[in-house]
Amino acid sequence: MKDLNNTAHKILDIAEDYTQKSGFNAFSYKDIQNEVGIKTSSIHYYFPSKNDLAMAMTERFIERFNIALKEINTEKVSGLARLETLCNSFFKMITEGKFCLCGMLASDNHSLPESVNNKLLEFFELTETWIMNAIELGIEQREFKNSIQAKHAAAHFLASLEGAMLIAKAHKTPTYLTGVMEQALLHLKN
Amino acid sequence: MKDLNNTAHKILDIAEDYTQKSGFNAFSYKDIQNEVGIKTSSIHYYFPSKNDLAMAMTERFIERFNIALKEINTEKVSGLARLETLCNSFFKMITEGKFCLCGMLASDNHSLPESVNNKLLEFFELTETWIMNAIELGIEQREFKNSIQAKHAAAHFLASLEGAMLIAKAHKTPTYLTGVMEQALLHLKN
DNA sequence: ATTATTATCTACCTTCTAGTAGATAAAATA
DNA sequence: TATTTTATCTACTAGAAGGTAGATAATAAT
Repeated sequence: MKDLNNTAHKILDIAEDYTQKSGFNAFSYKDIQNEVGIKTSSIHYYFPSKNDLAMAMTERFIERFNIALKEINTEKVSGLARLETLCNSFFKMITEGKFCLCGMLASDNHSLPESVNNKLLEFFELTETWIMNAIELGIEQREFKNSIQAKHAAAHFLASLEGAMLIAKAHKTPTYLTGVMEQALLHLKN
Repeated sequence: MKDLNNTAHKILDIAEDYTQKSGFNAFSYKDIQNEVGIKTSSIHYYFPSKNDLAMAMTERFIERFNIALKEINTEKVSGLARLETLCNSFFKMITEGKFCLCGMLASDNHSLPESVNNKLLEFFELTETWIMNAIELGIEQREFKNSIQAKHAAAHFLASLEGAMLIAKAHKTPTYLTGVMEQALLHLKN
């Protein structure tokens, strides 16, 4: 991952932006060329095939996302506050016209290699586990109902967020997302 | 809608299948040619542009979906049973390797005209209202908690289903979906 | 019987896409 | 100093995509 230089990172930045806004098949090497200022052939030098680009982009995203989750854990000591912070980051994404990168790739699934799909699974499992831990913490702290089965509730919570983002995309306003997020948190609260 | 002949319907059948399985940009007129047995130029005769095809496909889907929802209402008189039936139809979709057509189109959003997006909104609102009515019925019948705010709960319910399907696509097994569906129903139950 | 419509075909066009080959210059290494 | 590696370029290819033009045959309407 860290063996990527500035140019490679810039390429990934643009690819990531396009993917989150419109999908992995919505841009070409030419689009990147126009934005980075190097020719498509030079982009092939860094990422020989578009699948290589997909893989590098996904790996970098997950690595950063994982760090961000850990940072939330050091900053917020309450389960509820942790989940709220996660929700806020999703909300911010939508206001920027973006979708969860891995959610988008999951829907572009068919045109991506198995290796990328495995990374997506890694992302969903990682995030679900993090949510589960936040819920367990919230239960201990009596913020959340102790009747909750943290593992199942976490899967439901994540699915709600991803689905709400999808529907919010059509609505073109982030308010839909806020409504669902509030509802998801309400289900957990005591 | 009903001014479509057999060939037009066959074209839409194939387009719908491709879209649900892989997305609207994952197939070309040539793919349809191979499956229907008429040349791409003849497909253009029915649907001059791919946007026209998208619109016709979406309209037909929503019309049929609406009928299916009404049928559930005549067959099932309990709110819970209605929601379970809806969940089952989503489950069936996933076992067939398909995604909700409108959910998929929502993620392909960027390459579709505004008119199709408006149809998607129609779909989400239609479905959400149907779910809301089922929840209200369930509350009256004391199957569901009467503390529930049907409108918000319906948005949450639909978002969970769409999101669970997205994540289930990556998992490549429908069990993920079942877990989330159970959890979504559990939140409503008394 | 003539005309218009429907449904199909062949042949073509333009643009885009991912990817390759090979030249070149600068920078790092031996 | 000589060589190798890095990073970029120009120029190209093969294929696919969406779409158009115009011919043709069958069917329906006047």
